[in-house]
Amino acid sequence: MVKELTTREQDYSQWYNDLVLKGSLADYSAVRGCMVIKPYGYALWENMQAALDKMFKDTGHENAYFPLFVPKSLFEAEEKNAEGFAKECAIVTHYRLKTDPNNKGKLMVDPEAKLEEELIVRPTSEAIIWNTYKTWIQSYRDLPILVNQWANVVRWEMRTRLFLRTAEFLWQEGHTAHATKDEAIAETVKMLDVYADFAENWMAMPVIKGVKTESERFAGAEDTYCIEALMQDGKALQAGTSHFLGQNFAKAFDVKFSDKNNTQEYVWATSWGVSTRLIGGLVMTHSDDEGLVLPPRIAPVQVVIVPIFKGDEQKAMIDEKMAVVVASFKAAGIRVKYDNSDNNRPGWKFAEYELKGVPIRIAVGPRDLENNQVELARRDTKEKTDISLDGLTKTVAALLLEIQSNLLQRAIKYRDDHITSVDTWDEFINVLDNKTGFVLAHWDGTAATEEKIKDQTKATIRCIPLDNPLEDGKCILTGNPSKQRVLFARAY
RNA sequence: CGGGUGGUAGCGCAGUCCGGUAGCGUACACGUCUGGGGGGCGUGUGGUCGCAGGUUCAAAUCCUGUUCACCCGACCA
Repeated sequence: MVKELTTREQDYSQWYNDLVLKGSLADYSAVRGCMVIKPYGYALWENMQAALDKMFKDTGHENAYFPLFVPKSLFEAEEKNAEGFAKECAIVTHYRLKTDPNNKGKLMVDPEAKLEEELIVRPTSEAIIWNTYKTWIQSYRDLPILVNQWANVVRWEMRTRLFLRTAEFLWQEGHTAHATKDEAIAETVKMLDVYADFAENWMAMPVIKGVKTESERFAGAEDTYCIEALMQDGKALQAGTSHFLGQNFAKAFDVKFSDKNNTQEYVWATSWGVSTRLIGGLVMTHSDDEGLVLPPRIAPVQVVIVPIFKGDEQKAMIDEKMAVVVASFKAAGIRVKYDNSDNNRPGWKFAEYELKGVPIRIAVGPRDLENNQVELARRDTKEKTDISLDGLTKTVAALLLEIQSNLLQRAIKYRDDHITSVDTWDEFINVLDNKTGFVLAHWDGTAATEEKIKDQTKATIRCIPLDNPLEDGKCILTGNPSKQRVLFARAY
């Protein structure tokens, strides 16, 4: 079967949906806004998880798990956080069903099984976690607490998109507690660096680190740091956030500790998270009209070997030769798939593995074996070359590294080519509409102006970049004085 | 959540206006010829038309409700 893909030019968002569905990453489900992550997509997520998890552990964090449900009274304790999420919460009100006397074979909610207190399905876990930390922390000796959890959360989004915005999604959320403000801020920045490191060196997705403006800040945070990536259609994607929560949650949940002088102090907090949304970002950073393009470091299959044979005899001969190659690849830590299935012919397999974004394809037939070589094709550039069987493992290992690096360089170039500094409103509009991408422009620092710009252009301030140079200028909208440019874009 | 469009075989679609009990391509099974970019020929299998109700002698088709998806908008860390 020919799997027709919409091209990016035809309809970028349809192209995205096609890739996710036909690339076997995910499927729709019978539940509004919730998707099924298929084995191939989940394998990708597992590779991402494994890399991140190691990075968290290497920076001193431990994993734990907290409940899915948050009692309403706890949820509302930190006012701003509660208010920020209130409109998108799923709520459990009952704990039992019963057979419907008026509707044979159907069930109904048992009105007698109403909960005393509603349970909120977590949209994020600060509340339940800080209510727990209260009991863990007595002394400065109990600090810091450096905990991460891998979990699902639910946010009742009005409009959902596979991976980018689903009602239920998988993520990790780190929640740390510290004795001092400085230490908490350092933690916030450290984890932002971990995210940026992961995005660039594993996903080959370059990001800009920055701080959110007040109106874009996480509900309940003092400061929200973020990494912002740029997609191929010129729209920005918030790829991860790290929040300095100040003492807001400590005060809301009364979490105090005795310092060295036996004085009671409120604890300082951070939280940080990345989600399966990263997979959406990955798709929209590298993939093309032929399908997914996955970076080798996280690709579920790094190399696929397609034997080309006529009849069982040839197949057996190639199988035997390739068994050695596969073993050698595996010994070198290369994730390899040998596809000698006879259901589909080579051309079909080529197309299929391109759709799935496998970084390297090796084709091998009798002709190649006579010459002691194989045909090697790379997904990122579509180049095909004949390579000697001698030293093939080394060649492939090196090529995987090169593809990883090439994808990053390509994405960096695209991103850098799409950061434009503008000084006037007309230029601003022009770039957003035609060139697209990030726009660096002066802003007077007020939420009102930010809001007006958003209303008129749909562009938001993605962040104030961390390494931003100070520079006097005039706000593109109001002309009021500004001390630095901020990063605007239309965003997902 | 408001407006629009769609849901018929695993996938992509026709049939719906003008009710009469479902068809095409592909996939799948078997056979055969094939095999270096999504194979050819032949023979078959598979659905009761998203779900629930209603009208009718008769419903994929008409009516009501509902659900899932997509698009626009509002909303969204």
